[in-house]
Amino acid sequence: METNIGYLLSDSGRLLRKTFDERVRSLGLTAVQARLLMSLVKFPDNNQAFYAERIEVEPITLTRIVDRMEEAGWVERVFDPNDRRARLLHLTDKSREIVEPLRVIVNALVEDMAEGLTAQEQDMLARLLEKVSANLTAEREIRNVANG
Amino acid sequence: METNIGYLLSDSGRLLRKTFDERVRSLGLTAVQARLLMSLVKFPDNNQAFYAERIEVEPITLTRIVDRMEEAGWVERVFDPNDRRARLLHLTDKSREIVEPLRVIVNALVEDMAEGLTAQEQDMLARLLEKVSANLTAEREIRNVANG
DNA sequence: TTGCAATAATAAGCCATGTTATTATATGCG
DNA sequence: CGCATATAATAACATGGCTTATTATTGCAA
Repeated sequence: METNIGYLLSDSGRLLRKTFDERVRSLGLTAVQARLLMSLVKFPDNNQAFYAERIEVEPITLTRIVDRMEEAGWVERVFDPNDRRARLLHLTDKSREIVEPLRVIVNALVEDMAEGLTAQEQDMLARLLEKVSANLTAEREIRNVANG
Repeated sequence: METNIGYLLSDSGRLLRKTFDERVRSLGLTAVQARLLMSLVKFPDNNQAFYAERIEVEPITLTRIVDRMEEAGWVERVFDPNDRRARLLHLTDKSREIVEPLRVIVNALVEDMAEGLTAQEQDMLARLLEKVSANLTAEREIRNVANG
């Protein structure tokens, strides 16, 4: 085993997040904030639990991301008229202005990371990563059932 | 584009770290602590800068990982007789005892994550991840040079 | 040889992430 | 209806990760 495939996956994921972070910083966002913003554009007017699921973080993690974004004026929390427990997230004028530049950055990053890979290789990479994720998710579910 | 390949990579890396973390917790370690310990076994008696490079974190990050591990009795900081700036890291009796169980956990995780993938697919995954990492690293270096 | 740049470690301060626990509200079932 | 369970959000606390800055030491070069 030359390079452990586990370390490779862990490290390349971190490197990607870091690179993304550096690029979106020019807009005043962090990586996960940018991601949440893209999700807000694509699926508007949902509650926090929905977005936590979308960007694959725990609800408490999303709460604190939103805390900072609200403070910086990127999002608004709005009471859900149909569920008094919930808060819906809305874009602001300020954030609507950076949607397009952000899209440009995202597309460029995906292009850069995949440079030199054929379309087939990119599909293959996606397929293999999905398989690995599915394996790990399945394992976690088994363990959760076992432990109650 | 169904699932963005960037998010896929970022998320699967995080999921892997989380799963690893849950498993090594039975030994009293966190994921990155376990990884440092494996590195200590493989390349004994080096200074902190060396291990920071090995596990791909910044020196300050390693400092605090070592702080906690030293406090918990997993490693010792030893003054380097040849360089008064440096501290060498040593295993302890306590940590030597968990090296074997840890190895078992690491091997099992790599096996689980790659379940259902042929040897060729695993090689392919490694190759593609290395390519992506190289692309991102190259981009960062260009940007660093450009910015001074 | 002296003086300056590079290196090793760390501190301060920020953001992200998680587990566990708490509060408020919904919902479903008997 | 009334209660048990589930869900939405968050607080408290811990770890990991980074940037920037500081201190001590080393090593090279004029």
